[in-house]
Amino acid sequence: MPSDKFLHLEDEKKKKIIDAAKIEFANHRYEDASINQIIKNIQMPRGSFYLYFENKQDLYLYILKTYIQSFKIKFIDILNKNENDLFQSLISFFDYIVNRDSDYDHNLIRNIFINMNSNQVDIAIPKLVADELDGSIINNINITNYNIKEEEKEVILSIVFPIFFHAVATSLEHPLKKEAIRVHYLKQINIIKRGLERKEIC
Amino acid sequence: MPSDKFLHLEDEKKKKIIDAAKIEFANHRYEDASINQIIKNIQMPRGSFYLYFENKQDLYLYILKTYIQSFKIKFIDILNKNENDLFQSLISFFDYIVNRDSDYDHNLIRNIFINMNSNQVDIAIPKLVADELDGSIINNINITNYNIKEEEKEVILSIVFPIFFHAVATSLEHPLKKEAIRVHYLKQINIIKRGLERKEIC
DNA sequence: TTGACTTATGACAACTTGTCATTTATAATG
DNA sequence: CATTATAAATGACAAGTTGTCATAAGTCAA
Repeated sequence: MPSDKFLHLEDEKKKKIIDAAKIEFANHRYEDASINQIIKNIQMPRGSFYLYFENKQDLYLYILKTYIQSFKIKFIDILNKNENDLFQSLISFFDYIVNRDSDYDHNLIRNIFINMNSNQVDIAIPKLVADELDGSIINNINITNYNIKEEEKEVILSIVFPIFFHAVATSLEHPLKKEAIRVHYLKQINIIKRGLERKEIC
Repeated sequence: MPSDKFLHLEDEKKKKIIDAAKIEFANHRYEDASINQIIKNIQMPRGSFYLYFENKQDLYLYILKTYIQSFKIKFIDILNKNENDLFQSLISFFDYIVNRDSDYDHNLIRNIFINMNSNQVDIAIPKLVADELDGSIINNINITNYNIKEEEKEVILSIVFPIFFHAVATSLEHPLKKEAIRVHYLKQINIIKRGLERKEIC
């Protein structure tokens, strides 16, 4: 977490720092992003950075948090538009993320997904993602069409979310293979879905 | 790939280099492993290292390759001992890896699994793992008890292997949570298994 | 022995990150 | 207002990192 000194900074100054950081993280994957570069770009003294943040991870997770929150909201929105069906929503969500137009933060979002399975980051991510994602998402999943117990929802999410993240990351990283990746992703989701569908047994 | 200059080195010298590298990779996760440290430990000139290897990844993947190969052999062995049932074998394999006694290369193997989802490495791993693992493993999987088409085997593996790797990595990283991680892993495997089992439908 | 070619070397440039003594600004108090 | 105490800001520094390349040392055939 950023220090209170950072949080109490005037908004303009905070924005300047975060914007510079976003640019760096948009142009470099996590491992290659450089604090040096960020502070150089906005002529911020080295000491000040370490007054506000513990290190690169501290800064990155602070930025990541806001994106995770907005992804969560969007995913719940998609769930609700798809009768709260997890599997259909995972496909819609994939298409939504992968086909976003090149917004100003397109590259940042691409790298956020690519960074998802980075050792440096994933120490802290599970906690962050778990807190931000699962709670309200679990409650928005309708399992009446499936052979799933309520307490198994969490396990299902732990299976499908990594698949989702991986598919999005590779798709954003290799846009030319977009279609093939989507086809494979659909196969993965459908195999899990098919297996869990209620079947009439006599 | 290491250069021919390395491969043509006398065995003793090769071993010295690789042993030093193994020690470094055993004591540090990939990102923190230092070429500097390796060459310092065996008093190898900096220039020589770059004569033999392109960089850290080149060295790491060379070492990784041999371990992947032996894991593959072990897994096929386990498959054969479990009537070629994928799901039962995944559980046995998990237990085998996680409960290995502290061999001389215990720490290296732990880090290999932890490194599995490291961005720096995973660029090259999919190819390596795909080549080394899938081919002969797919042929050793018996799906007659499951509602799975032959061509779906690959998709199933792309679902279960990441789950397996993740479970092993966290288990080796947090031995104290070993039991809880195993329980969760079993739930994941069983949900997928259960979903794919043949059911008599009238 | 000489020249041609290969391999080996380590000093160097160009980067990292995190710290900490010192300076500067702000607030409080007599 | 002047003085003191407290908090924040600064940038030079130490201690690392990686990859290169001019030069040195072998090797081997002519």
